[in-house]
Order: sequence, then structure tokens, then C-alpha cells
Amino acid sequence: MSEHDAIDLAIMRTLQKNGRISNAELAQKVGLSASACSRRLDILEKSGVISGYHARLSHKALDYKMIAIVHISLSGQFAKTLTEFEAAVRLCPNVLVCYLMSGEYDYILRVAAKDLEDYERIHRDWLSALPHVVKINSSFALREVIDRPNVGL
Amino acid sequence: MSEHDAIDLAIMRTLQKNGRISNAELAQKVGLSASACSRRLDILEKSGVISGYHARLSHKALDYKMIAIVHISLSGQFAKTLTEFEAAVRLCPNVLVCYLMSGEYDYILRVAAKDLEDYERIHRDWLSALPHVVKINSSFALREVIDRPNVGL
DNA sequence: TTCATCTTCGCAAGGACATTGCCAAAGGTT
DNA sequence: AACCTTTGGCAATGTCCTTGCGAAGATGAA
Repeated sequence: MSEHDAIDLAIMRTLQKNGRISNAELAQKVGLSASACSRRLDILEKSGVISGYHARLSHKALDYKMIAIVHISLSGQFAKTLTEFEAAVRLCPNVLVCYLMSGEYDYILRVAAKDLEDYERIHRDWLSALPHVVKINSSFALREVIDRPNVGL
Repeated sequence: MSEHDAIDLAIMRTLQKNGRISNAELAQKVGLSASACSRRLDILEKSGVISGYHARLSHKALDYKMIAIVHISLSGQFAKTLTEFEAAVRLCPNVLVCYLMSGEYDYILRVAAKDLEDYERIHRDWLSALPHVVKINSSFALREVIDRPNVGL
């Protein structure tokens, strides 16, 4: 594992805000020559510190206006049970986030839907069909207060 | 407001998966010449359909290995109460996501911490200090099963 | 239908950019 | 001091991005 100095952090911070900046401009912002900057960026990408770049699309354009938080309990905590559940949940394209959790519920999901009707379909065709589920609890987001891609550096 | 055809959708889908792809490669993937692709992309960006590009940083690589899901209840649902809470929570850099919710709890937060000790600090210095909070419930992620930036188109 | 108009494409060119090799400077170790 | 490792800058070459221009297709009115 490598150490990250101030320049690496500046590269990450800059690319977090503008992931499609040119290498030349990036180099200028962090105070390096283009070649040195390109090499450092290459290391950050290949080591997995920067795991990808993604366009952020306007919610309006995609019509996914509804976010649901879904708490799910399974019938047991056996490895096979968890594995089968996770394999199934990965197939649902509307599930943005899924965590195995400590506490009252086994999994927490963040699900995107176009509207309530769409969510009803997702719930019926996907969530209810997940294996080993004994309890599903859906809550709906009324407002998105924060949605940061990463921790503020 | 413009309509989006299959090519526009292909551009969005591609850039969602790889936001730093070159325009030449993007053009090839969607079946356009580089110039036509560049012009369409320009329109998508300037119209706000694509609102930005962001590098995705590995939380683990940055030593943020711990994700907590925090459920919070406030003392009331008055507009002033919500506004003050939201203004305060926005200041905490460790809060990645915050939704105002329907259901049992008022807010759900996703918080990144380096370790349990770090989370204890965040809880003490930030979360406990949020105004109008009457109940905080923290759960910890044991495993990240899915973390997608956007809905699969 | 026919013509005018608007849109969007592909092609070409020149200007910008990314990458690689090579060498020098800085820092650490024996 | 001598050596080794790391990392930056410069230069060159190949690639890429952008813009102007003309052509093809779509749209609408006479």
C-alpha cells in the first residue's frame, strides 16, 4: 500500500469535481508537468485508488425521481443463505446500493424508481422474489439533502 | 427541451460506465463519426442532461473502511426544524448521503469513517451536535454488496 | 409535387493533447 | 562519499479534439 502526498490528494480532489478534465489542465492545477501528472494518475488508477469515472446524469432526463430505502431481513445468517440472496439482488438494475448490515435488519438497499407505479413493479417482480426474505420494509425519500460521491478530502 | 434518441442514450450509457473514455472511442461505440459525437456530447452537457463527471475513489484505499447507516429522528417536522438540521448536517464531510424520509425515522444518513474510533469521534463531534435530534440509531455495514453510481439504462 | 429551410451527418485540417524514453535532481542508505 | 531509488522535466511522436464546410435527409408550405 502506498502513501499519498499532497499532490496525489490534489489530483483526486480535482478529478472528483471534474472527472473529464484534460491531463494538461489537471497537471497545471496540481503544479506538475503533464508527463509527471500522467504517470501519477496512471498509478492511482491501476492501484485501484481511483476505481472509475462516471458521468452524472440529470434525474429529470432519466425520469428516475423516486428513491426508496428498503430494509430486508432473511430467514437465517448462514453463508449459503447470504450468498444466494446477494447473487439475486445483484441482478436487479434498480438497486443502486446494497449493504449487509449489523443490527435489526440484515440488508439495506437503495432503490431507484421512476414513480410509485414503477416501484410497485420493482417490489413485485424483484424484491418479493428475492430468496430467503422474511421481511421487507420500504421507506421513501422525500428529499435528497446530500449526495456526495466520496468523502470530502 | 429536446428529445433523446437511441444514440443519445447510448452516449449517456457509455459515459456512465466510463466517464473518461476518449471522444474517438465513444464515437465508435455509438456508431458516429468523432465530430458528430463531439457535437452531440456538447449539447448533452450544455443542456444539463449530463451534469458532470466524477472520479470514483475507493473508500478502502483512502482508509475509509467503515460505512455506517444512521437513522435520525427530530423533535418535530416544522420547516424551520428541518432547515436547521439540514444546514448543519451538510457541514459534516463524512456524511455521504442524507435523505429526508417518510416512515419511522426522519432522516437516513450514510456515513464514512476510517475505523470504529474515527466513527466514535464523528458521532460525538458531529452527529450528536446536530440540532433538534431526539434519537440516533447507528448500524454498521459488514459488507458492500452493490454500489452503483446510477441506474442501469 | 416542388422548393425552401432546418437539422445533422461525414470529411478534412490544424491545433491541442497524451504518452514514452531519456536524463537530471533530490533523498535516503551503506 | 558513493550508490541506489524515486520522481520530475523535457522532447518527440502519435493520437485526439475541434471547427469549417458541403452534402444528405427531413420537414413544412405553397
